[in-house]
Amino acid sequence: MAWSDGLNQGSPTYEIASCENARLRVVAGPGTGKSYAMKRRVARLLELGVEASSILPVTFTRVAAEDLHRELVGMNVQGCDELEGRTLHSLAFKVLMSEHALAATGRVARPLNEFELEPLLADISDAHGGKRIVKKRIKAFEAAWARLQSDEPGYVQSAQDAALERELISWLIFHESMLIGEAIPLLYQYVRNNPAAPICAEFSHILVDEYQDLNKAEQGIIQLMSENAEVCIVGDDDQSIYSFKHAHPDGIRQWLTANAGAADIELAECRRCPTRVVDMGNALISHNQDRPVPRALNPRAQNGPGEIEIIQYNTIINEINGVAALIENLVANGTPPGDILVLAQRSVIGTPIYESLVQREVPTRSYYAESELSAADAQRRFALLKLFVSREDRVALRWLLGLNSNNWRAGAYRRLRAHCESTGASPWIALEQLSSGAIAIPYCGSLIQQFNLICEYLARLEALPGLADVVNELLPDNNADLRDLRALALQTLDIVAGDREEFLVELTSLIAKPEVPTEVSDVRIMSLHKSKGLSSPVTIIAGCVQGLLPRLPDASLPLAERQAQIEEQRRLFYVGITRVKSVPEDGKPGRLVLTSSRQMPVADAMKAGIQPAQTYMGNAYLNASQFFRELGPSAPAPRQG
DNA sequence: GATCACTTGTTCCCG
DNA sequence: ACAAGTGATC
Repeated sequence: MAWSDGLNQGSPTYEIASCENARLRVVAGPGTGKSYAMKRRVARLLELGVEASSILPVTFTRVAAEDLHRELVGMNVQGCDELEGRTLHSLAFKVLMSEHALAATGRVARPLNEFELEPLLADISDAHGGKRIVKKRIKAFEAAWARLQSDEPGYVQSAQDAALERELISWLIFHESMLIGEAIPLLYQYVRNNPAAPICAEFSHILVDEYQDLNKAEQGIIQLMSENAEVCIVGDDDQSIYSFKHAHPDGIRQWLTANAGAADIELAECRRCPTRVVDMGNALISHNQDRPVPRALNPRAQNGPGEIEIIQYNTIINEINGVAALIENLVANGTPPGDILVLAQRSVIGTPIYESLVQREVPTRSYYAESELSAADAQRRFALLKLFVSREDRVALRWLLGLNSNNWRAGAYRRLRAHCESTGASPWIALEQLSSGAIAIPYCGSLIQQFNLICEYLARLEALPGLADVVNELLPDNNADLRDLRALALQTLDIVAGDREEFLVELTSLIAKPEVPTEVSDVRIMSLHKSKGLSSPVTIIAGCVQGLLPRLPDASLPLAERQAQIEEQRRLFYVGITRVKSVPEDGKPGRLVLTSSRQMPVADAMKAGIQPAQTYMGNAYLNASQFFRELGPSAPAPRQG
């Protein structure tokens, strides 16, 4: 199939695919076919004979990368097999390893699992303003300290930033590890300071999807790699929802001024949504003030108006049951479960809906806790496996030493670490000496006790004859929390039978790259952030209450800041409602259901971060989201559920 | 008397 | 889930 098959010359899609300007920006609203246009552009390049290895498609998620690959294979474009879509993270890791950029900094590429961050935070947060502040600061560190679109990446902004960076890196060096998010600042520094590095000339064509979600450091990496490359960026400032990683809608807006002479093409026809949803989306997003070029989506008449409902329940319990019953009913009447998408901004709302659906025997998948490593027990056993493979895995040891303590035994561990740093002994060796009484450090009793437990367990594993027995002991068959991890471990055993280290490497990479199912057959429940890039014939957004969607900014913040936060919440809701897909020829008009409730237990409200307007007898009283009113006249009147 | 583990009040999430 | 407050322990 040729890249231009079925495209009308002069149509925006054709223009995007064929544009020969070395700088091209595509602004594409939700459902306007940007992935389709990108795919055609890549196909054209491959047909022209551009080497697949010199094309870099950057996507926001691994799923999107695999989608692109699959679609190109489906088009049967020559060379598509070698074409690899990449997330910036995976690119960063690959470059840091292959170009020895990491080795030059004396760092070790042992990434920290999410759960392994806990002891790190416990170890450094006391001296740096508490856990919450430190977490925020680490986010800024991962953005190379460029918090604003106007910031230059690579420079700390305050003495506190500098102090945190010193202590963080010192911890990471001592533990011979790195943060996953650290790949971005490290790659930024590398390409910034080594303009002659191979990576800066490796690609002749760079395509970036979801550009509005790149922070300044990520934008900088693209720019530094594209001196001699043709660049095409695609995105939508109205869908910028990642301010918590310091991305800003101004990034994609200013790209045009920073790249003089660039071509600019807009995709405005919403091919996905029912026309009323398009009208509602346009009305909603027009309430945002920070929009230098107000745009609107064009509805596609043949999609039909769609079916839209807004329902308010008395209590959160009724809302959860109401949504579950609605879904059960739809499925009973022939809607495939995979056609239903439930969005809820907090798991306190999403998880009960999930549980209710499971009880009703509707096939459902929750995306709140998707990892094999979400359960505490799975984390413990995985850490033990790491330590079984290497006693010198300092992160795994640190994690296990802190177990069953609410501050991860930070004080005692600090003494141990100080001892290690002054003598050069590794933590494992020092602990062996402490345990045998060869040396003594005050206040380390409970740490040593914990160490002895770890040793006992490892000795038991060592007594087992083979790796398969170790897997059986560590990840027994009868435990639901361990099921997914066990499945991956068994899968790994088939590939690597003997060597421990190879086994762990293989297992770790399987965990990092979960298989993405091509066919969705379950009802999906997730947050609005996760729904980006998805679409579904039935979309339900639950928990549309003031305080949750939008979440209300802290009153102590400056007005401009509060305004910006509300506008991002509005963009989030805009992303949510535009997930609805109309396929009239298949009898799927596209259905959007927005629900809210009047009351929920105060404890749940607090857990979800809602500051209720009023509370009485343990109940929080809630109002429907302000966004309902902003949906304009195309939205139906809310009804009681 | 410094530092520990554990209990008691408040509660900024989202990939 | 976190930060601050409490008797208990080194």
